Amino acid sequence: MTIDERTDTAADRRRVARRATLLDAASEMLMRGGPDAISLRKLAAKVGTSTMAVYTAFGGKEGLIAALFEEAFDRLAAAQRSVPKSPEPLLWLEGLGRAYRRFAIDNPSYYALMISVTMPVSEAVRHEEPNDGVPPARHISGQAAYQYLLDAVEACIAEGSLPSDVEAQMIADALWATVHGLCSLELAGFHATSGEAEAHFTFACRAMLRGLMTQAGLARLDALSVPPLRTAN
Amino acid sequence: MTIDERTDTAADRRRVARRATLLDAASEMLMRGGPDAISLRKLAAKVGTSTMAVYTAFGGKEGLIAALFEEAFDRLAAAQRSVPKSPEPLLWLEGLGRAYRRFAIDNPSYYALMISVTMPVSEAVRHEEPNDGVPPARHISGQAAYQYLLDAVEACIAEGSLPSDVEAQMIADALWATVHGLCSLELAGFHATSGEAEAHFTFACRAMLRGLMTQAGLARLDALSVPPLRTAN
DNA sequence: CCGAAAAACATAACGGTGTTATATATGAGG
DNA sequence: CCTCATATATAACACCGTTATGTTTTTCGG
Repeated sequence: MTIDERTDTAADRRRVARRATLLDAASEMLMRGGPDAISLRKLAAKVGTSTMAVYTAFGGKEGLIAALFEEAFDRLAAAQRSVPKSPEPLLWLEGLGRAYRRFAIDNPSYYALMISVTMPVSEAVRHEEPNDGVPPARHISGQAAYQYLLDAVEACIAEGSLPSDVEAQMIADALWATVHGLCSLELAGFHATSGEAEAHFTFACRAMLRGLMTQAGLARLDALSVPPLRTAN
Repeated sequence: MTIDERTDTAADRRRVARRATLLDAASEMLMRGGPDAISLRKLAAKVGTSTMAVYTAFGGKEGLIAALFEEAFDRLAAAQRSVPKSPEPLLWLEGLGRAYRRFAIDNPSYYALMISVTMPVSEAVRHEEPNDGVPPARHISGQAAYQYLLDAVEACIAEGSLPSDVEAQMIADALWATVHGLCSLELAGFHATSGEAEAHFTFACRAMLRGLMTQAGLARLDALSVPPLRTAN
């Protein structure tokens, strides 16, 4: 019942190929010169067609950037998936944070698209219904990247490192906000060097983790021989 | 030696008046319809002049948004200044965080401008020199809003609530990143209701503070009768 | 297999943007 | 009062996203 009931006819295959071609070119323009550097005319010229191709494939520029939006979340989810699921949930959590930062630093334009304040998830994704029973809640919980984080948090709760009397979502949100805030400030150029940014990143992440953890979790962290805090790295 | 050596001639006064008029109108357009809603033509029409006024006053649209950028930081600094300097530095810190969120929620367009990832401090403010002795560090330390936070952090260090063997800047950065990340996600619409967002905000802020504090600080916090953590609010 | 219906295309036009060139008006200083 | 620099207004330029209009291409049923 998804959008691709059967995608094997020659026409459909050529259609998705056109879509992919446009998306790739748009992605390059996005990464090269930022979101504002995407011009339908230049995009059409680059792939050797006219601007109408964008309209038939995505319905316009808004649809195209919505597709790039989904692509961004897919890439982030892929980055999260690639981090090994360590038997120690706390280390897994740390790996997720590092992977998140790596993605944000390596794909600043995509990251800017993901968490842009002006036209965020609102217009791009919530084309479901403006007025139905469920509240106008966002999709964040439905994102695969968030689900990975939630899984790690719940694993930590299960082993007693994180408190069980707090909703896992609240803990995950706190971690997400910290990691995102650090990446956002780093991308905004609020640090002198990349090394300084990384030092502040690990320091702040560990501080947040320390503030969230239970006594048992703190003890477990000490046992992991990883310096829990103080003077970063 | 500042930019206004003497601003008392009639001509100069009318010039700054024009600047203020344009800035006010641009601010309204910004708050009403977001950063992309600022059109030089509509702006000129609104104040009853031509687009050239923007060029003589700000050198173009980029200069105008740079001025709005400074205005944004000024407003944030004013919001921070208005929070009472409690004798308890920890409460002062909490007040600063709340004021920061209030500002971000009440002025989403200005806030978006401040921490936009694409064209952030880079182009707008660092018109100093791309190549001089000092590293390409950003101005963040020079911002008044950051200075207020730093003052509160140092006060907490002085009373022993925050560790003295870590640079105050690193602690301030961790707090800033957390608060900013929370506001950014809230503005992006990642929460169902404003109440949920606020609950997550206080929870995460207290968790970060708890993770940063010393044993003495934790004891002091307990003595303040304010629930330090758990189940928000 | 082929003709009719439909989808995708290229081209051009429309209204909009920021910026620049040019000419006019305005105001300050000698 | 006149000169001259500055600020403004008007119009043009080069773009942009979008839409209208034919034209080509593809699909599909007889």
